[in-house]
Amino acid sequence: MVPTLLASAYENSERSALTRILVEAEVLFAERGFDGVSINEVALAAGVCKANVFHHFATKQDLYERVLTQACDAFGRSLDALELKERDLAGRVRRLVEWHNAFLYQRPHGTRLILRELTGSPTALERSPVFPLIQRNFDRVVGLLSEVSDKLREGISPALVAKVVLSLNLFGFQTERLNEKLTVAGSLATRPELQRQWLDLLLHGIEARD
Amino acid sequence: MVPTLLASAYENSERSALTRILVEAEVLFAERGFDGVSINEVALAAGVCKANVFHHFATKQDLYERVLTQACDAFGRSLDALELKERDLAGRVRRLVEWHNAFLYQRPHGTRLILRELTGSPTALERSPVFPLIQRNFDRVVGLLSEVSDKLREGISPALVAKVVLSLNLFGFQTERLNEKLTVAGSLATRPELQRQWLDLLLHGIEARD
DNA sequence: ATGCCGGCTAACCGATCGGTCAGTAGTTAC
DNA sequence: GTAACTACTGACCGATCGGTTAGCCGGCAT
Repeated sequence: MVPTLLASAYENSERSALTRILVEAEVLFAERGFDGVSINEVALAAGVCKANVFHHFATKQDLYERVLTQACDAFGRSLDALELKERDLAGRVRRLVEWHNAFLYQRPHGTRLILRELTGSPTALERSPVFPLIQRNFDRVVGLLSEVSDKLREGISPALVAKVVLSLNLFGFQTERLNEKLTVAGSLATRPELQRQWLDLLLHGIEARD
Repeated sequence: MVPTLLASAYENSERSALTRILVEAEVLFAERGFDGVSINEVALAAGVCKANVFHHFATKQDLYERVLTQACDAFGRSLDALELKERDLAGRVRRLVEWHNAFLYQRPHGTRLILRELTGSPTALERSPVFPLIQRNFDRVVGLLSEVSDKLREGISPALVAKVVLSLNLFGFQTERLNEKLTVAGSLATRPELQRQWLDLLLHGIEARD
């Protein structure tokens, strides 16, 4: 059995230096952003020297973009693996919400990385190399909802539903710690309970009246 | 008439150095984050020398926290000025959404600054000096909705409604540029139209059936 | 055995970082 | 007049930044 405190170091030694650099860079960039992390820190965390990082990546920007692209690709691959057999609106939306939520918490660093990219100035986002990747991923989610768009209430578009689903999940993820401390009239419950509530709200809001 | 290109410099010369530093620091920190901005840049933008910034603020962190606190206070003051006379649920929610949305676009830099603070690691957020301020502001919004909570559908709490309203507005603000380029089936319309759609969705979702 | 090539490192580079300090100009108080 | 104080600046500090360079080492083809 590997001691807990050394688990990360142990895992690191089992991977190639390149992989270790990418993994540690993702964690660090996610926590402190591009400018908040030095190449030296990444190298130290990955157990290599600084020059080795520059052996694998031309510049710091290069490393950053690789990590960023990886995170977007992971979203796409997870979306590939998602099979939406449900043909009814409620079931499909529920599955989508659960899948997305699970994905966020399975890859918290990649998620935060992309959230960071969204948070800069609008022009900075447009210059970002992952701008088209993010758009494409969003388009794919919209596509999944378009297949059942005939079940939607009039005036509610699939793109709107996709946006609301992704927004609420992402914002919930982003403000996780904020929720835990809220005390207003004992109103905000645990995370699953909160999610159940807004999913209920959403379904009531989008389904055509019966 | 002041030439457009010099307007900012002109306005700057009309204010005290301290004010100019705070204003320019907010813009720069919002665009590039704490680590992405040097004190020298702030000083240059404010038209003073670097040492002068340190004359008014003990450290860079000090300046950053002042700017951050200012942004939170602005939210609180704007909330003070908001009079919610509406006693019906729909009208009140609509007013709240419109107020919040207007506030975000009136103070884009302060908004992005706080979004940045939310985007770091959860533990970083908890250590942030504005953590309690953000919570307090959220609590106040919840309070505004609690007054009409008897009109809510069962299982829907005022805190949930507050969270959905703030989430969708903030996320809409955050991904503004993303929307403009979306082309899926001509689905995502202009920003006001999109907001009308989700407000409609929200009201259908939360109101007790008649 | 030899030459070569990719992974890797220690040492180094100029630039810039946050922050300090000594001193100047202007204003007020006595 | 001068002491005291505030706003402000240019020059400077050690540390760290992103990036480079020369060279070491083990494997592999010839």
